[in-house]
Amino acid sequence: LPDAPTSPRARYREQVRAEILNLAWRQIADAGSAALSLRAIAQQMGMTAPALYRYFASRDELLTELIVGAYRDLAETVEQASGQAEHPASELRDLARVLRGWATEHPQRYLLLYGTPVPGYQAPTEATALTTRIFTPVLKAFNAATTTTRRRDHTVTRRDRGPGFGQSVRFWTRLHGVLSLELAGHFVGMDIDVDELYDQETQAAIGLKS
Amino acid sequence: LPDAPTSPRARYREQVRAEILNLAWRQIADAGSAALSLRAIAQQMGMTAPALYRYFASRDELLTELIVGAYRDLAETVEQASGQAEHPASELRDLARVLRGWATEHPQRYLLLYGTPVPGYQAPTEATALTTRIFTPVLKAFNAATTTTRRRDHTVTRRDRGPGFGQSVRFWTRLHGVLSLELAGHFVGMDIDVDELYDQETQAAIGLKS
DNA sequence: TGTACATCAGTGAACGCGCGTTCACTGATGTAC
DNA sequence: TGTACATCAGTGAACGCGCGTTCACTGATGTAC
Repeated sequence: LPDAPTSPRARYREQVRAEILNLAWRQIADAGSAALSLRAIAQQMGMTAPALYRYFASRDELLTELIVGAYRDLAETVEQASGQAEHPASELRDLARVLRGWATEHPQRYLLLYGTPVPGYQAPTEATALTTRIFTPVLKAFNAATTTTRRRDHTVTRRDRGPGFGQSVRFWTRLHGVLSLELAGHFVGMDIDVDELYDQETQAAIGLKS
Repeated sequence: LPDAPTSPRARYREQVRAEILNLAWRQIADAGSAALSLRAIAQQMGMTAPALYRYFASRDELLTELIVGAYRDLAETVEQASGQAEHPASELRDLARVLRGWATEHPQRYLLLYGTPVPGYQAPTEATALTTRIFTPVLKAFNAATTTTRRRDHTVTRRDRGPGFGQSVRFWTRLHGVLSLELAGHFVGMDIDVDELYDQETQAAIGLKS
């Protein structure tokens, strides 16, 4: 992270930037990324819309900043939960729990990253690196779990991606399957215990053999 | 289905209605449901926008018709693949295959039903009945598979929902996990063989014990 | 078969809305001598 | 310490856009006698 800004002006600038991002998140939380509006943000700040162009070059740049910020936040959250447990299995349990916590805390943030893509919007190149960072702890844990058995795991990928890759992908798709349907409200009225469902899927995914 | 319309006027009416729905789908396929625009549809038909109000009361009603139509189409597709196979396992394989075919054929149609919900839009009551219809064949197959073992399956739901319910839900979430990430483009650049991944998940879900 | 009337698809103008973005500007804050 | 200048946050007016929806209307198609 860069040093904290020194001059009063720079500090003020950072503060206003933060408030813009904050209000932008509130809009997205309310009505999804399509509702992101510079004019509405300016209004809520008691400013006029053109003033925001001192802080962001365009609406798209603001959206990019939000997305990258969300990726970064998830990456940090996941990394913090990594390397804490004694066994790969309990580590994976921790990672799954932390992921669901992050997702349910701000549903629209999760959906912004993994939901229906914004039409016409091109993900920034930075995103792929962050995706890797998020994926790595899971991969490491499965790697550790599979190395002992000395088996190869290349069924799910065209080239060999090392042990644990296939299981990691399936771990991810299973958790995402439950999460995305939950966040989109598709379990409502079906009398499903999502906690229990998520736990079952976590356990089953941890037990995957290559 | 109601009888085919008799009078020329009624036939013409049906034809125009169909063309509107058709163009609406094309818009959604291009840029998602947010891009659905009455004015754009009218323009493509060489008509003025107010003329569409002869056929649909509002934009929302048109969207509802599209959603219900998609649900109905999926229900029919799934039902056609149901009751064909000899064993529950091969039946479930068929259902999974048919689902993926339907989803990949028109990605935005699948995402319209199971992707990030349209903010502020309330799903029609008809939708829940259709969701049940779509879910039933899977439930039946798991039901048939589990009845022989005489075991109860109520871990995933608060009340007992009969044998096979939990497995059916997990069958659904796993396939959706792969499908939604695939359709949203999240496997791009990861060198994943999605066919293989989907098959693996299908097989694993079929093997679920209660 | 021909006339009078009813139905109804589609038009054109208009309303009011919100959006992103540009541009020349004012006035306050910071900097250099 | 005081003055002259540079920097820069924010304004206000405007542009051009597309949207859903309403309303009084025209003119063609269908129906009843």
